[in-house]
Amino acid sequence: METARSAERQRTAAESRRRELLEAADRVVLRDGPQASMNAIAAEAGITKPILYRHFGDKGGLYRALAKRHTDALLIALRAALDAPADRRERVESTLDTYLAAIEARPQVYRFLMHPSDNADAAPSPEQGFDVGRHSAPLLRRLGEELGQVIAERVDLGPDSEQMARIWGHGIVGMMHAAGDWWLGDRPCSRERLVSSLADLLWGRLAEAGDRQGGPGF
Amino acid sequence: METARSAERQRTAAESRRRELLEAADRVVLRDGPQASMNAIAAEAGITKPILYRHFGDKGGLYRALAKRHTDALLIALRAALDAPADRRERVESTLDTYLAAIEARPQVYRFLMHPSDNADAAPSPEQGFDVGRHSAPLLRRLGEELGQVIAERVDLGPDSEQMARIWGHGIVGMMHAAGDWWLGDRPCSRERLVSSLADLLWGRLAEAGDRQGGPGF
DNA sequence: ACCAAGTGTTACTTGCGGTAACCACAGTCT
DNA sequence: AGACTGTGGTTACCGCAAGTAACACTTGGT
Repeated sequence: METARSAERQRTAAESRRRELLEAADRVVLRDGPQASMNAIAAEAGITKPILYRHFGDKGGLYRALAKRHTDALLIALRAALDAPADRRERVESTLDTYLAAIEARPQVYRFLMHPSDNADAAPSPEQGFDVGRHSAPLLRRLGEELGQVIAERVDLGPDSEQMARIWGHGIVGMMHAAGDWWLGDRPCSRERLVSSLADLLWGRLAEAGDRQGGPGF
Repeated sequence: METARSAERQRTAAESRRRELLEAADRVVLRDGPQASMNAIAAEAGITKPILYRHFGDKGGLYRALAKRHTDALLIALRAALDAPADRRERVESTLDTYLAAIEARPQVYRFLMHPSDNADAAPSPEQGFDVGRHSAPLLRRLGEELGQVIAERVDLGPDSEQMARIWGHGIVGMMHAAGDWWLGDRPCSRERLVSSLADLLWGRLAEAGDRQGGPGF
């Protein structure tokens, strides 16, 4: 019996099927936003709901798989910017710009990635319901953790360096995200200007700037 | 005829009823999280769904009303920290600490406020579905706008000061939010330490810090 | 006494996540 | 050949939550 070969063949077939489904889901999410229904996704893929559930378990599973694809892609781009041969300021600006360009190019995808929606905690935990934290989108967490690691590796922050680097990683990512989200809505200025303003902020201009006329400044 | 008086009386009665409903909704959201059902909220208030809908239109309306209460409360606390008579660094730290203390004290509320969930856009806009931005929780936007205004009022940033202040406002709020969210989950350090690390970040320590051994640093 | 308006209810519709049961066809074993 | 098994597919259903329609009860003004 050729069970091993045929099993292998079937497995790769299933994987490519999975890719097709993800691409269909991608199209629908891009069109309908993050609240796209499973029915719509199934229809786009030319099949029906139960197949989706066979492949991804539940909606959270599909969304997690989808998010992972995009998050990975974005992370690769960001790492490239972070690793460029240039001085620190230039690299910070280039990283900010890479992120902002990405969300500018595909706002729907970005919007989907940031949507906490169904956190899909496997723990129903009927005790005291207080599961507290874990609200943020996984993308933010991943980016923050990643950046924290990069900072810890490369910047010397004295004692407790590693912890501070993590804090900064999450903080900087949050800054980038919130500013980008706001900018994407109102478009109050060019991308370059936003990038340089944020870099200025990180470069301590808030501390250096003088007070305005009257009263002690912020 | 006493129509004017009675109308007035009824109106205030309706308002106090509304407050009661909001308090009940508050309890339920605190207990069940942001996905609390309208049925549950109605039950907690001792009434049934249609009344809720009469008062708030739809779920988004109720949630918006609820969010406004908490956002206002938090904003008042933050403004107090922002207006304290102290130097800039102290005030920044105190503002960060106020925010973090608030989310630490009532994580469920905080979680609810940050949940975009149903953005409740009144515009179905079937044309080109691309409504783009507007993903973030209203709380973040409001805080960012507010802080930007405060910065613009009090700090002298040279030409284009106002625009940069807005950018910084949203950026700083995002930093605070993301770092706080992460910290709330993992609790890797004390609140004081988080506050001072974030303030250090804003004070330009990233620019000043030296590279680690080998290679150009981040 | 009667009308109007506001407060409340039950019972329904619609739509979505998720699942059970069933169908059809490949290849395999005897 | 013919029964056996597993895999990709479907229809039809359940449960549940948002939102609504239509109907009842009080209450104050005329």
